Amino acid sequence: MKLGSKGRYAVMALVDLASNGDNGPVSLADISARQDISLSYLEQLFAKLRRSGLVRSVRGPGGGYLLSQGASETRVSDIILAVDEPIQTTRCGEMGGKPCTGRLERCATHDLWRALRLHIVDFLSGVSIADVLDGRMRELVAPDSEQAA
Amino acid sequence: MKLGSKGRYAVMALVDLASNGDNGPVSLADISARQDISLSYLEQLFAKLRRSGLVRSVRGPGGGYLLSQGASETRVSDIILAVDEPIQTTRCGEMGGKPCTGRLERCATHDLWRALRLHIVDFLSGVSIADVLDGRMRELVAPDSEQAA
DNA sequence: GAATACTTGACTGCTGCGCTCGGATATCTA
DNA sequence: TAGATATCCGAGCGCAGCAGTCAAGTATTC
Repeated sequence: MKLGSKGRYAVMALVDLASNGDNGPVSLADISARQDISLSYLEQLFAKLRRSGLVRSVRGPGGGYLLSQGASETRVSDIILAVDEPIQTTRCGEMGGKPCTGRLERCATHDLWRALRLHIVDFLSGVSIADVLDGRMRELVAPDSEQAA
Repeated sequence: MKLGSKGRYAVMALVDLASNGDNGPVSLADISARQDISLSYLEQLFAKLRRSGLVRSVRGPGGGYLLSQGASETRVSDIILAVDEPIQTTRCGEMGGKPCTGRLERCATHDLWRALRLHIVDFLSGVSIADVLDGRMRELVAPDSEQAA
């Protein structure tokens, strides 16, 4: 998990794609103009999204991208996992060799991060592009809740 | 929210502090040795933790740091918010001037991130240093769940 | 007054992010 | 067949933050 703005852009782009792709493919140039994201940057993102099977591409004039599945079947978690590369946050157990440096407490905190990551992925798995598009997230957010953080 | 390794180190350090601070202050040198974290780096982290009121300091020989409150009252969310500076993830509404660039969908995704952040903070608010120390996170994690992500 | 340990500030190498540029390939239209 | 449109692909750049270091300073205890 990374939760950088890379994932945010990708979600914005796919929401745009879902809302404008009813008849035929949508070009990245259109998305770039509407969402104010650099075209070249979008190309990078969609390359990853395509390799992950989230979108299909149509080349040539009148071409562009299409959602592989419906907006209701496209989960936000898949988008973020496709774009923001994993980057193992714990380096516990495998990787690096030393299996958690002896200290028990250390592994205890690792469980915390594992639990947190599960929690986040679980939440994002329950949200589809359609949910975002139809404004169904608004309900989950209190009228004018916290500013910072 | 940032969820970088800075916050992980801070939590590890405070868990160490809680488990070794029953009688008197704990020096950063001790924590550094036990947790294998650079002393100078710990100094930076504890400066922030102290300013946030999470720990108290005792100077001079035999000095060190103490938890301001009990291990059960010290929440993980407070630690992370103290160490990983906010960095507004949406830049919607305030900040930057333009109040969300017109597009409705854009604000719709902002609601998503707001909801996610609330979700994360809510989860971390429910976890105390004592919970981590007593291994209560283990229960929340499936035996051998996901690897990547 | 010496040792201990917190306190502060500046500095460094590195990595990833956001973004650009240049070009190659496929496809549709005239 | 030519050219326009669009996806593809790889290299590269400036910047900011992270992880960590170094070098001082100050307070406190013995």
